[in-house]
Amino acid sequence: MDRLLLVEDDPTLIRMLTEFLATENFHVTSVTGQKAACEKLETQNPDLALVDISLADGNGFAVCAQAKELGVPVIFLTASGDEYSVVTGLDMGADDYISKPFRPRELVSRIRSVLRRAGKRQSIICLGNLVVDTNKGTVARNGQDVYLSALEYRLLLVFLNNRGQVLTRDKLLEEIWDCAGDYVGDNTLTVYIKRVREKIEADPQNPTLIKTVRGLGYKLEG
Amino acid sequence: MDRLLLVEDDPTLIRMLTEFLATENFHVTSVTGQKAACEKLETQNPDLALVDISLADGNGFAVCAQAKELGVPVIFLTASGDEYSVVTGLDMGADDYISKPFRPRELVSRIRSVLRRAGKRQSIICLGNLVVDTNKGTVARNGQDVYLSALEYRLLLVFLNNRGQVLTRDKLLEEIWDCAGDYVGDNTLTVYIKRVREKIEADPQNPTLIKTVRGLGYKLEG
DNA sequence: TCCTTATATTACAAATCTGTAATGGAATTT
DNA sequence: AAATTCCATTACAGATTTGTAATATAAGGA
Repeated sequence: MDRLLLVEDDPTLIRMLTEFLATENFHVTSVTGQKAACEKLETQNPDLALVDISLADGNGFAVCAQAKELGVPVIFLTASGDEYSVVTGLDMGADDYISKPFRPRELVSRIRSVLRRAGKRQSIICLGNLVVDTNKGTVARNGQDVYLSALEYRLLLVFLNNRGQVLTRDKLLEEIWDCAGDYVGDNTLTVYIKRVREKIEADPQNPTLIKTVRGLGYKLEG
Repeated sequence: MDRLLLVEDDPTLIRMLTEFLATENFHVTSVTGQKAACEKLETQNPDLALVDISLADGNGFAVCAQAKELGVPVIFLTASGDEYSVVTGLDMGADDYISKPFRPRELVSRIRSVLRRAGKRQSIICLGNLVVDTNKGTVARNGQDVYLSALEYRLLLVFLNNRGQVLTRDKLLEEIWDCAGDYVGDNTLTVYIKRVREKIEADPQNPTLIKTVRGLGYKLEG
């Protein structure tokens, strides 16, 4: 889940945003004032900071500078029509800004967009000593990169997205080979299981990750 | 379409909910009684379970425990003002609860919210008529699946994660070919750009997605 | 314009991926 | 134990991917 730092003075707005953003699957920490903001930036290392430009003690620009220093993307919240702030804000390296009053949905879409650009989407899946980065499409074992073919990678993703569940052979065949629509033999899956095991298991003969569930299918230990 | 398992004794409520939720594009399977519920949870693997706390044989908590075991999110339906149930329900790991009588619309919004939270990480990236699902590792154009090789896919991801930014050839080479550590010729990238364009662009000769920025590199429009 | 440089295109072997068939082995049933 | 069923392993040919070299085209500077 993405963690946001909200730097804002208005208590009403804080409550509203915190609640709304929670429903959108963000975790919001809020602080009032520049000093507290800079501290939280360091200690919490949020994925993104929402900064009101007009803070009581000093202004939001200092917070923005600090955030940039730490590599945290920033969206400014500005009073409506405050042209000067907008320009300077973007000059400061803010990633986006939004003028009050704004529609919450628009804010969310801007947040998502900035997070996407910043490449901060939570996309790393760990499994034992295996690390899958769906954002890069890479798999590593013990820090060593492992090359999976396109289909092997997709097979692994199906398991990762259904961790702990038994997946039938039919289900797996459907997930990987259905797009093409053409039928592939039953054994093809078995062979692919073996190939993936070969690449990700410590001891492919005694798999600890992709387990066989006789008579049902396979499951990824989770 | 999301599949819901409704665990409820009251036939009237079952009928009403099933019908209403169908109009909201959910597929509802309903069962009566704890034992049947636990069985269905295993066999159907629903996306979410709606569980009435006051079941005839035993109570809904057992069902909740089982659901959690299987990783299925749960919303409790409680008799109004049953404070005790609410607390215990959330302690049990229920994802939400709603007190009877409730407005169907509210239920739907809670269902959506829980599905989102439990969810399936936000993993769909849209770009014009291109849809990339990093959760499945698939790419589609105009609804048609497009097959990208492992490296082509990773090249596309690098662009998607740096949308709108110019990426130098060096940067791209590093991102895709660095893991292996071995040097690949400069032209290799050029060829891969062409290959990806061939698969995702409407007119590969006049690319609108992956643009050439002469002297600097390439950038993905966005 | 001519020259230079940057990118695009094409073609081609080597490596790898992909699907299947044949064989082997383990677990379960009769 | 024998038969059966389900899964694992191996080997292999055809398809695709992968990297490179050779050539063509486009853009910018002299």
